[in-house]
Amino acid sequence: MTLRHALLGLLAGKPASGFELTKVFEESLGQWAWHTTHSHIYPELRRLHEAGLVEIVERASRGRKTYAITPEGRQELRRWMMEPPVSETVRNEGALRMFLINTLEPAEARALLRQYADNASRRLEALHAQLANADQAWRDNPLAVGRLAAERGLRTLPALRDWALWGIDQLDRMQERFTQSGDAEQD
Amino acid sequence: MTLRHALLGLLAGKPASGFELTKVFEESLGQWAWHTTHSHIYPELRRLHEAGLVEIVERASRGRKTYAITPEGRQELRRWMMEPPVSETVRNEGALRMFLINTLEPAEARALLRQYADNASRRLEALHAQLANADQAWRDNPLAVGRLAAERGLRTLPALRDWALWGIDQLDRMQERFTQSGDAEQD
DNA sequence: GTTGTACATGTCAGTAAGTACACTTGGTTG
DNA sequence: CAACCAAGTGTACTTACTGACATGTACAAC
Repeated sequence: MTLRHALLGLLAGKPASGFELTKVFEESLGQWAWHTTHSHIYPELRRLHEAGLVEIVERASRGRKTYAITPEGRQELRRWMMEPPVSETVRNEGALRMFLINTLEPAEARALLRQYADNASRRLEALHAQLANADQAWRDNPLAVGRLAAERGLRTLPALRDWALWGIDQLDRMQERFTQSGDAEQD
Repeated sequence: MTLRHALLGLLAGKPASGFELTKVFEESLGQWAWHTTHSHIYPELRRLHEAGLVEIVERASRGRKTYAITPEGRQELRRWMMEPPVSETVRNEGALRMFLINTLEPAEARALLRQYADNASRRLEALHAQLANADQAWRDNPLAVGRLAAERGLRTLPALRDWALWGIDQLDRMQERFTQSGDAEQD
């Protein structure tokens, strides 16, 4: 049910074809918020059309269909957006691995954390680059498409990176203590 | 394939029954990392058993079976933990709504952000309480079960909360500018 | 004129997940 | 000793998602 609202949300911005929507998912939405592929998008658009939440406003060459949101669709989107209980079903593979990190040797755990830190850094850099390329008007409008989502990344990615670095540091300290006590015992 | 590794990871800590594993998911893992229910856990345990990744070490009353991880299971868990590409399929309903917040009126957007801020605050408080109840040894051991995951929450939740508050502030500023320019035009 | 490439839309089979239903057993309380 | 509840394990049905397969079109280059 979420994908259908993602599509409604994008179409609420402006009409688009399945192909264009696929691009949006590949280039921005899918990386930060909701991953999907064209093989979901097309059937879902058909269902949305059958349900009267979107309409076909243009048929172009190569079978291209441009969809637009209908008033009913807009209403349904708004209902979903304001729905109080933000789904609580977490499903975060990274967090899961962190939960289970005690099953690894310290050296392996360290390598894994290193991966996370690097990953967060890379994503943060990419986001900075994206922001640098965007124009001023977009940056200054908190309601612009994706602006708040971008800010979310700007704030959570450093936290994630620092957390991974903290973990590495903790492991190093443990290692040091272990080594020192080992030396002491040999004295 | 992730649930099965979550189960292996928990069993790597110590043997447990399906019922006990269900409790762990309900009380900690499911809230922070991977949500699931008993109706997935039992069939998956059976499959893990068939695959030789876990074994039944005790059969008690009420049909209770205690499972333990086998060496093959441990190997498979380790392989998965170190697997380089941390799944990139994001699926975050909250982030999605933020992406689509431009489809709402400013007042509605503000209410939604308020929800997010409150939610993050509540989760952060719960986490602090949990940490306060935990013993010193656990807090000081970065490799303890769930310790790194807890730290992750301690660091990302404030970022999320502050981000939502930032959004609210931005909306308020926009509102102010709008009101002022409205007044000016009436002069 | 054919060859390659980006555009554009779809289906299908298999697996994972969500939700509801269903059953037995052990211990406690009245 | 009956009634009830929590413990404990499971099935069944439906929807969502993944990845591979399939098909055709416009356009440009050679």
